[in-house]
Amino acid sequence: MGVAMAARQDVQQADVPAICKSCEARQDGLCGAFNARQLAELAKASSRHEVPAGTELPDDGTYSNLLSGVVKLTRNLSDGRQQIVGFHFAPDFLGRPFEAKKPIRAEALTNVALCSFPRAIIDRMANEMPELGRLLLKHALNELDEARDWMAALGRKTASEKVASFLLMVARNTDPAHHPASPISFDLPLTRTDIADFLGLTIETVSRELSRLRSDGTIRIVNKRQISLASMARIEERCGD
Amino acid sequence: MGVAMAARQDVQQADVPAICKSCEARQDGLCGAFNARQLAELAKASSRHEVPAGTELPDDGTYSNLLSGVVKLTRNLSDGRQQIVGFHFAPDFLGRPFEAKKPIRAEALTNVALCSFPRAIIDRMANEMPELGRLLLKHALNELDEARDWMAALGRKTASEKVASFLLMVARNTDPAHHPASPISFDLPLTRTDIADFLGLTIETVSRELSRLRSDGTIRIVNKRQISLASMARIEERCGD
DNA sequence: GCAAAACCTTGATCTCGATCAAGGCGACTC
DNA sequence: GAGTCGCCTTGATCGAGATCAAGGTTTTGC
Repeated sequence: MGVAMAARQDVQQADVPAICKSCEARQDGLCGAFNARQLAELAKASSRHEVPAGTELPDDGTYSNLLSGVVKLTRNLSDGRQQIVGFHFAPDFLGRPFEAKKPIRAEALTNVALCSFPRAIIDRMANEMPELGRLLLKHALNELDEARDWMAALGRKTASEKVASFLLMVARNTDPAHHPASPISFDLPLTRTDIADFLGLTIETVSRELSRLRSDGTIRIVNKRQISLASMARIEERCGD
Repeated sequence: MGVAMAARQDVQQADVPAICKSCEARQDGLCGAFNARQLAELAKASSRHEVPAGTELPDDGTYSNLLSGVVKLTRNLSDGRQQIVGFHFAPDFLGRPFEAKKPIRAEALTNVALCSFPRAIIDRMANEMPELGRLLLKHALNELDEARDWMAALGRKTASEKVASFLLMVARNTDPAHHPASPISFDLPLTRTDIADFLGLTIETVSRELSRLRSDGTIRIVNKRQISLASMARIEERCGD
């Protein structure tokens, strides 16, 4: 859980109000946009939570910066079939799912640290501060791009292309700046069931495709949850796009 | 082409600057948000286009209100497999696809009327005007919701549920306020190939499922492009969610 | 109005991924 | 350390939807 663990430590080291000290430092997430006065106000209204893996994040009327960990977003059909419609990796910004017309559930896949603000404050600040609005828009458009990428994968890729694309996505989120030719290893924060629910497959197919990639030499399966890729480039070849 | 045709006439009747007279009237699209001065400025910088069915909409550095017609957004895999990742029905707002990281093509499915503004003007106005930013954000989040709905459909629905869901979507866009129990008929602005590329199926499967719905009595196929539904409720039952 | 082209439907067969089934491997509990 | 539980893997079989094939129908162009 490389990145996530690191973020977690940042948070614990910061004993100041800590409204997103960590994401501010990364100039990512929401907080880069605020001035000192606003940060002070936000710090007063914000609250930090640690949420254990497996917990559903309730709609508590807040927006949150995800300081560490991974969150999944799921839609269910009436008979229980499930589709994961997105992930949030730290340091993403969370809160939108609860405003969707059809219900979307958010659940922590790993232990998760959140910094939450009442929506009313953010909405008011967005009125004073066009940059904040633009930032929120940028985030929404990024999520839209990702959703559309996965639509193409769900609709048109084969099972093995789907699994390869998934591994590439996790690898990229783990280390965005990784050299394309060098090996990389990372923890999968998901069970086979979650992977299947994301890719529109069954767990058996996911398992078989991972085994195939292993016998190919494209990946090594260290221990069910830990994967190494020979290289980004090697797995990219198998993604179909 | 019910809705689209109506909008088309509005446009032709308006001989004034007409920067989105029609969408302004509907209090939808972008223009509801502007004041008189801004509307005047936009009218000067805007241009209206009529685009025939089948044309690809190029990235010309503008945002556009879609005054009439239907536009599809597609992503292609390297070997030519195609996935439609979204539709725009009048009076939607267009322009975002061109900012995606991976290329998304926009193509007119019907004859289309557009009202386009240079992006720089909209961006500047968004800075002065938080409501505009909020409107853009709302649009983006709506598109995101829709994309996620279709992710669930692509990943987890059967072929017949996909086709039923598609028909319901078109019916809703044709007449958003339609009574759920009364019959409705509408033109499909898409070929079977387009429907298949949207649902992640083949044209043969789409054709067969439509035939099945017809022999069910759920739909009537008037002439390949024109469909009547017995009722919204009836087709909703077959959507799986 | 006829020919060509584009699009759609239906049938026969095949295949990829689902389903059914059995067993393996850790991680906890007592 | 034996037993249970949750999760994963692998094999055998099945079936929904793809592919292959052959018309049929609608549109377009001359």
